Amino acid sequence: MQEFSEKFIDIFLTPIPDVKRLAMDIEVKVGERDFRIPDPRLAAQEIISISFVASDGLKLVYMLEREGFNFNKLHESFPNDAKLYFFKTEKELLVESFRILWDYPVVITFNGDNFDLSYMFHRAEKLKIERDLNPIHVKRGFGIMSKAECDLRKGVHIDVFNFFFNRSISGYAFSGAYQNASLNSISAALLGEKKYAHEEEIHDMEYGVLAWYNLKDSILTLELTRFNNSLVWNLIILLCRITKMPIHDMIRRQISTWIQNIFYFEHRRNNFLIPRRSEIKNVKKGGEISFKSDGQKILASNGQFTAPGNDFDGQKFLGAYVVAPVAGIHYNVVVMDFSSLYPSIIKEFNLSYETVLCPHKDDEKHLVKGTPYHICTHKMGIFAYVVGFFRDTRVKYFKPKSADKSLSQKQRSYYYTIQQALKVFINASYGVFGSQNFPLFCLPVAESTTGIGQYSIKQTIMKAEQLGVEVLYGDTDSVFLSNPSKSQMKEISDWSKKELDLDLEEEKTYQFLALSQRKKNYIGIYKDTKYVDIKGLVVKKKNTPEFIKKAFSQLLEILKQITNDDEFQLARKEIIAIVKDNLKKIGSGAFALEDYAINISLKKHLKDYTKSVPQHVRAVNAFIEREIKKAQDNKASKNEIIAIKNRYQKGVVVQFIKSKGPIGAKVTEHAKLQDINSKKYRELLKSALEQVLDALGISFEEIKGIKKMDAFI
DNA sequence: CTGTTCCTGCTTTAT
DNA sequence: GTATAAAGCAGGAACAGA
Repeated sequence: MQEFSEKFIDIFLTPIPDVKRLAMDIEVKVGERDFRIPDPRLAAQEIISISFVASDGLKLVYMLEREGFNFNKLHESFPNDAKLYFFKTEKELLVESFRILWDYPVVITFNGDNFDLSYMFHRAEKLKIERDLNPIHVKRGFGIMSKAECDLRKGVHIDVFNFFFNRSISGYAFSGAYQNASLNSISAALLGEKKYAHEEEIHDMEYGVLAWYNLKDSILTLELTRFNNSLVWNLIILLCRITKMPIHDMIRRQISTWIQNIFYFEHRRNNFLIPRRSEIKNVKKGGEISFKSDGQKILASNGQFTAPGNDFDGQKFLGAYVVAPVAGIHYNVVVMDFSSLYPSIIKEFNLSYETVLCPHKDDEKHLVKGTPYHICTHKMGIFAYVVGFFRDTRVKYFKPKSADKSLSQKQRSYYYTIQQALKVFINASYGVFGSQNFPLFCLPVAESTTGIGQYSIKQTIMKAEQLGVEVLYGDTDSVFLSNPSKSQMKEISDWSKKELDLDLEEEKTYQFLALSQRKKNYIGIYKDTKYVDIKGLVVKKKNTPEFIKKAFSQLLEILKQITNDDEFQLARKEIIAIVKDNLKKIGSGAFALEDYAINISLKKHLKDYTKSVPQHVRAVNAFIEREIKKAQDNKASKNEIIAIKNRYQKGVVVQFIKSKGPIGAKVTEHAKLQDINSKKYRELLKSALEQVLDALGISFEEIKGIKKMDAFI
């Protein structure tokens, strides 16, 4: 590990050059009544405007002169230092744009792979612009739906959409700050700025308005690589150095490829042979934790069968342990957790494909706690020291540096970037090691990671109970302790370090915690800030109708006031009144249609719903049928019909309401308030609120006025 | 034939 | 194309009872 650290540390400490770069964006004329994104391979319509913004100060819009438009004035927001040029022909506009692209070493776009650069390339072909003048090279993968990648013949093309869309980047580096990877929502979240909000259609815009709209997109795109002392640019360069990949590839590949590359490089650096997937599989069978000896049924180490629906076909393995919650309301609950549990286990227990079930005879008799496997004591494993190095340098060096007040703001933010880059790898490592598709996948490694995790949390629960502390709940790496004293917490923490080799620390304290008997479901209210943690409840899911969320937030306001049982008894009546009131409101006109809307995304292509057709898919099918009929009656073109059919692709969110009638669902766009199925919605509200009322010990019968059972006796 | 229970598919969240 | 655990709704098969 020492040797590796010395070799590796330079990539963090070598300053990152701030390279000159150009952002660009194009606008295309789209036909009347046609709101589809133009197909870049056909490049059928004119490019009417192209904007450029560069780190050297360039701000430029190239605009095509069109019939019926006259230049009046610039938009009031159009910057003083920006220039606007007009071109008589589209060909000239493109050739001059290409001249700029040749000039910059790095070109930034937002979605340039799938649109801007691809469109420009094909449009240039169509206009018979000489290939030698065209700086763009379009690489296309195989298959119809495969994504294009656009290269520059001289220079590097960074399509930042690809970067921000990457789940590891959005999740770990930006902690889910933006909801969807559109230029507008990313800019809003990271820059606090939005795109120019236009009223008219692009092809109707005055030159001045179009120029500003077009320029603003390039300004935002460049700014995304420059804000916060070039955080994103620095992150890109750091990730390239860590993964040993060129910018073009790193930006466009997923985390699994990055991690694969790190480990392939490390093998080659050491002159190790890289094993085949099958070679690892043959030597390290595994599967002992998740399968009984008869190879049929799945039995967890806690002696219980895993939840139905989780099939163990293929090479799945047993995961984390979740403590059965103590239902009811609790006060002063301290949550302790293991900091980055899985990476710590990988490092501390020396887990790696070559060290788990190693061939040394003397290691065989020492099975590691929580696993049926032995682990090498002679050599450190490659997974263990790489993950260990990332974890240790982040926690012990870069994280403290990023908070060091004696350093300049600029230095601190640089260290912060490094620390975030490391976080990406640390958090993703376990997931990648557990993936069948990872070329160095080794089942016993994945099983050991989670197995040691299960052992650790279970031992911790036992230890707490020995000390007389009640454990109310826990999930994977955390324990919820009922009113522990400082000394009890310290004793548990010290014990963990000594016996488990893992850091167990106090995370947060809830003044109020409501648990139902459901796992992964609770409401906790923080001691001082009164901040509310809501986990897993139906009201939190994005497919829950708004009116239920509204009713729930009313309940929440009352819960925030509760710190002890007396206050709770008083709150009880108010809660019951709120629920009653909301039940009455359904179908009475008190809520708007949008309040009833349910959002569910299509996880597959429409035609792939063969085994069963869920409600939202039926709603979509009915919608498409009705729209096509309407279009045909209006003698619509073939393209318009295709547009209707293409509207609901895989990944699109369907908004619908529960309706009366055989289909039971209607896309909101076609629905009216009378279509609402009130009965279904009352059931929905009931089950959503029951999750909370359960924990509060209030039954739904009580609310409906039917008193408890003993009232009848 | 009718109502209930159980299982599967699907989507979404927790960690 | 980073993992498993778990919740909850909808739909339909299996089952029980008339």
